[in-house]
Amino acid sequence: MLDQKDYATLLNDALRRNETIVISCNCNIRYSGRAESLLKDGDRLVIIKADNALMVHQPTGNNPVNYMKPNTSHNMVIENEKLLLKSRNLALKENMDITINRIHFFNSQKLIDGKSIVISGTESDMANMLYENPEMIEKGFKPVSQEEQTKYGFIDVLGVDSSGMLTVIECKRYCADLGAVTQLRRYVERLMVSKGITKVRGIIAAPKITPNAFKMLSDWGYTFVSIKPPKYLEDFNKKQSRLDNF
Amino acid sequence: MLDQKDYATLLNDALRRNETIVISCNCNIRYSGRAESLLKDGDRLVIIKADNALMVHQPTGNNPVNYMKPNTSHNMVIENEKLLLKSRNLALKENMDITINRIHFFNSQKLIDGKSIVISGTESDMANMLYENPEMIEKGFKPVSQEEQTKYGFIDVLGVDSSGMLTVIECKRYCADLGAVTQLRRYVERLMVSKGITKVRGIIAAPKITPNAFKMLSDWGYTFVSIKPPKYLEDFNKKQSRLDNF
DNA sequence: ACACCAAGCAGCAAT
DNA sequence: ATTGCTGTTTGGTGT
Repeated sequence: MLDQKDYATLLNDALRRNETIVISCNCNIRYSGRAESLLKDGDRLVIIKADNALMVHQPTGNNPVNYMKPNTSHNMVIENEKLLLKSRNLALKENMDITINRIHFFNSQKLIDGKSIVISGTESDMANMLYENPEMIEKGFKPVSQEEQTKYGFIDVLGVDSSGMLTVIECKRYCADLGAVTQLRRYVERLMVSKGITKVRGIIAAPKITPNAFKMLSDWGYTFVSIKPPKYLEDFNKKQSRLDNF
Repeated sequence: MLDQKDYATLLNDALRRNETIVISCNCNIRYSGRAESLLKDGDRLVIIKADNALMVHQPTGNNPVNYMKPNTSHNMVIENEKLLLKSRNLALKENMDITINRIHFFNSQKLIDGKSIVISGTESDMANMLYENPEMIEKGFKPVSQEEQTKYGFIDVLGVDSSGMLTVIECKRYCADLGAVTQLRRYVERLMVSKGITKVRGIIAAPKITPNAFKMLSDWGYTFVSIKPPKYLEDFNKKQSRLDNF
């Protein structure tokens, strides 16, 4: 059975070696920085990674209840006969104190992982699809640029319609909301000013749009085109149909 | 030394008991759902919580590289002589397969935590502060409602200035950006329509504002007031001064 | 470094 | 369930 001093030594050594540390414990937590927070006694998982990022997880929920960003310094001390993990990030002016009542288990070890995740089906993939297949927007639409992130905002697809009118397309992977419409409006207005023209078309390309957003869109003379993002659920549906056959 | 079948049994039993499970392993991951993702072999921490949420953490970074939401079903099987954790969420049409090459360590146990975190220093706290101390906006400003979430959008603070003009205040905890200005503009326009009046003032209350956002704000005749969110860094500064004294 | 924006955003409240 | 919006948002890209 390890005592408090053993745990303090274990943890501080593991930190020095940049190991990945997992502590299951009963603790309370105080955070101060961009906001202030307090969390009373309970069982949690405390994880410290090789880059000195720290996360505290309660037994339910996807997100950490408390965390510190990478490059935080951590130090385990004994204070008032309890283990106290002091985490300090001077650069971000954040600090956290975890007072540990009891350790359920402790593990630390070097993890090696050089791989990066590859994701597809993002909004950018959707813009690519429309650029490659402009007829999905409407007949005669010709894209002139894609992911124009510099001059007039971050326009997903910019093009010219069959009548030669400049057209801005804003893509959304999901249901377009009010924010999407105001975003589109901003791009259209900027383009009108910078090009010195009085009419620019605006199109929202998304699988669907909320009623309020559609009303605002129509009020401003913009249009909506229903487009599904590429690869969306494709793999799942393939798998499902295979399961169904079985 | 446990073999694959032992681990499969261990995990499936732990899942049945709704324990919190931590697996350190070398694995690769395939996800399909709202997007598609692929992550090749590497060392990671896999966590499954009592509510059947799952997270996969690489050895660096705050965020999980892959995850499944609560209420996902998990099942460990042996396939092609390897451990395979199949996670399925039929309701969300998401699935994940984690192929495990080697388990470094495994732990599971019941965690008990009934406490909720208490946070202060949020945007809502900022709105409260302005409601209680309207002179922080300007002399003669009188708030009439706070967090008006129903009638005209989600206005942080609504009030009347010294000349009796209706005024919308949009709070931001940090630097206000273009999105904050378009948000404010939406509220002002909605109010003008719904109240049938031609002039409504708009104010952004934030510690600072980006140049572009300030230009757009001015162009639209709105104003900026520099306000810091309450309690921001207060506790840290207190601590720091104590440390400095020491 | 700052500005701007997407995210498998998440989580929350109100409709 | 959908809509709208905050977040200790995070993370990426371009200027």
